[in-house]
Amino acid sequence: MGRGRVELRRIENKINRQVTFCKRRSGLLKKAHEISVLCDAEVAAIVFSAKGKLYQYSTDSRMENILERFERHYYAGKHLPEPNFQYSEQGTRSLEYLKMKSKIESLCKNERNLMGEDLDSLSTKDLRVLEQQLESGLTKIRAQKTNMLFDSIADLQSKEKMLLQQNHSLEKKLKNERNAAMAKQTEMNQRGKTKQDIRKSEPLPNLNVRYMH
Amino acid sequence: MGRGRVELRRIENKINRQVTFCKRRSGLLKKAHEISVLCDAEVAAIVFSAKGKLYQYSTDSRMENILERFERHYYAGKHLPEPNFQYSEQGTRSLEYLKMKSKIESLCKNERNLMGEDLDSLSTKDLRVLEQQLESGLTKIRAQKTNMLFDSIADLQSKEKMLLQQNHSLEKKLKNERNAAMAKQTEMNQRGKTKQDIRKSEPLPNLNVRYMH
DNA sequence: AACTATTTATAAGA
DNA sequence: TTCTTATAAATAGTT
Repeated sequence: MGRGRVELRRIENKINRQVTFCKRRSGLLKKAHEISVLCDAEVAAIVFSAKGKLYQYSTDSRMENILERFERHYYAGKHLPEPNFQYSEQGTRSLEYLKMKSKIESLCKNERNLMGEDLDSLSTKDLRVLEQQLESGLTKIRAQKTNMLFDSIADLQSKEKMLLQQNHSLEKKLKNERNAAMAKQTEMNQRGKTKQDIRKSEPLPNLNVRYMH
Repeated sequence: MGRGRVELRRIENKINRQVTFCKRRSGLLKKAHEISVLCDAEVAAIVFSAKGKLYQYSTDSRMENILERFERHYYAGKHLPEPNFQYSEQGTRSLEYLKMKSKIESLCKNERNLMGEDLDSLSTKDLRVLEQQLESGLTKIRAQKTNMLFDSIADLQSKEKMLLQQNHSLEKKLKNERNAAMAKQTEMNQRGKTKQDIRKSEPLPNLNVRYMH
């Protein structure tokens, strides 16, 4: 749909791929919505970009319900239950559940603490430890940020270099062609034509190069 | 797309609705496949017809993986699953399980990130956010530490004051008793006893207060 | 992000 | 459902 056929294979050009992804993603989610409304269907669409970003559509924004309904159909009779839930015993399962729940709780508490919330339950020693963790984390994160910035600078510099080289070679070509033209003109003059035929050569165009943003 | 505009509302004619559903469903799944291949994306599409029939597409037919990945993103930081294990239904239970598992995973990842680990998957924007979180956490934690130190200082100071008062009153009592004893001695001396019975009083104990560590 | 030439999707009809 | 066809939509390449 557009200027030229598109083969059904990965788009190699990164920029094109990104742009096409953006367009088609919105198209897909739109169509999902349309069939949902027009045909009274329940639809869920989930898209992860190559970079891992999540986009989704779900009828009436009830993604959870739809996925649950899906699981009901999908797992109906066929697949093994989740490997960790193969215990037939109810008690084991609820133990498993309790473990996970407490793990989640402790992780949440730790996360809150790292964000500086919920600190009243902590001793000064806990606080010292927390402070050190945060400081070291901050250091590492800043280092990573700096690295990434340096990388992109190096990237831009190499691009700059490449473009400059290109410009030089283009300038050279241009010069050569002008010289050739000039020589021809001179030759014609020497063959005895009047001087009226000699036209002034156009001024050189401006060759300044601007970097792309 | 076709002969005449289509309003985005339920198609009332049952036959038309059914036909349109069939066509658009295949169109939707086709597009899902296309974006998946062209743009290197991971896609899942789930469609329930009005009658409850299930149709689906998923990149590389790995629906379970995609849903799991989705849950990781979707429940990250948001809803804790309700402790609902009373459903006898398999799909529901495994969904609960997936929810908890993905929640744990996302919490762990976040924790690692906050500690400055596992940063390669993050964009510069993510890093900025993380840095700000850490800075604000650090600020709060330091404030809390300072508060606690001030509190314990105030505590110790009030203890010091109390002890000093106690000491004063004890000194006073001691003085009084000595005076009383002295008076008695004097009286006894006056009644003709020897001076040998008067003993030297012990020196006062050191009343300096040291802070606790 | 906006434009537009084309390709696709699809509504209606058979 | 399936085929055909006229037409609306989507979108690839470009600016």
